[in-house]
Amino acid sequence: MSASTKLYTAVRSLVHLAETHPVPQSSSQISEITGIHSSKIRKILSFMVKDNLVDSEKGNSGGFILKIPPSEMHLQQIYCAIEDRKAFHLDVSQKYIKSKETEDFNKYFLGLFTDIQIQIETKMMNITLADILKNFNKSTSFKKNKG
Amino acid sequence: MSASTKLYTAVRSLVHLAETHPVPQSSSQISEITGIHSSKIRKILSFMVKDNLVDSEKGNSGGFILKIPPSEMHLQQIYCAIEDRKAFHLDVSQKYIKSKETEDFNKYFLGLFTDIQIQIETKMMNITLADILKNFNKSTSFKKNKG
DNA sequence: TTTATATGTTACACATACCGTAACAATTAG
DNA sequence: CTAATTGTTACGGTATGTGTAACATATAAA
Repeated sequence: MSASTKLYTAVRSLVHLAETHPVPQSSSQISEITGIHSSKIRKILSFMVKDNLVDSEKGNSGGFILKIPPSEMHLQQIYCAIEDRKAFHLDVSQKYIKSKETEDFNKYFLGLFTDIQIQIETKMMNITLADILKNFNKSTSFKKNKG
Repeated sequence: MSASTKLYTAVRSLVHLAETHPVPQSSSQISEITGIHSSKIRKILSFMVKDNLVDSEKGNSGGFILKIPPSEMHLQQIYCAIEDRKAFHLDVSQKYIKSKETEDFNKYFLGLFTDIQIQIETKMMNITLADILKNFNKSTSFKKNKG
């Protein structure tokens, strides 16, 4: 599905931001490192900016900067910032409802999918950007108290 | 995602088959009850036939019949029968690999997505068609020893 | 003020997938 | 031979994803 591609772009970019913190990284620079098209990077990171996970600055020496430390940035936050629709989402529109039985079934099925979705996001909540960095033996220069 | 609609059609049809077992149910009959188009039902159930979850018989009094008892039919089996692509699938093609770092990152990300996918399917493995029937206080006349 | 650079958004072309439906060949029972 | 059913193919319409380009807006620096 597409959430995976977006999540890939987001996390890959964030890894680079963590490594180079606090020097602002332009979409071109991130593109250079990751091989992902700069326009796509801007598109994805703009969602992160809106959700206050990343700061952005326009102009000559601008770019993107992490706004919260990697140890506090969970995969689930990233996922929710870029995805409006959930992975396990069911649009049971009204047109199919012909009987009480079908209505009950729809209700149960929606609940089931919600359960699965919650489980996915719970797992994501237990993974931080710092965990991912650690996996590569990469470090971040992010400090909680800016300076 | 799309799996939800297919899965919905599949499970809704199987519920009906369980309720009416062992009388073969035609796609028209299932459509009558569920409100889902008969052609769609045939399309989805044909996958189940291929995976030996359901039997089908052509001809005058033919239709679809459950092949294994509801207590042994897991949601995961149904899901796998109708879905080739996984919910959390990432096609990290080779074109993006510009550095060893990216290659390592891709490998890690694939592993991560596999973990999530496994967790989804594990949850589905713990839900049987019998569980779903029970939720509606519906019973099935399926008997292990055919007769 | 001017210039260079960057974000953020929009748009476009192409491909893929899905949805609802129809049509039909193959098969089977009576 | 006839009626009914599965299983497959096709088709038009819609939605979504992908890769890329273009441009308005904003900002820093000269």
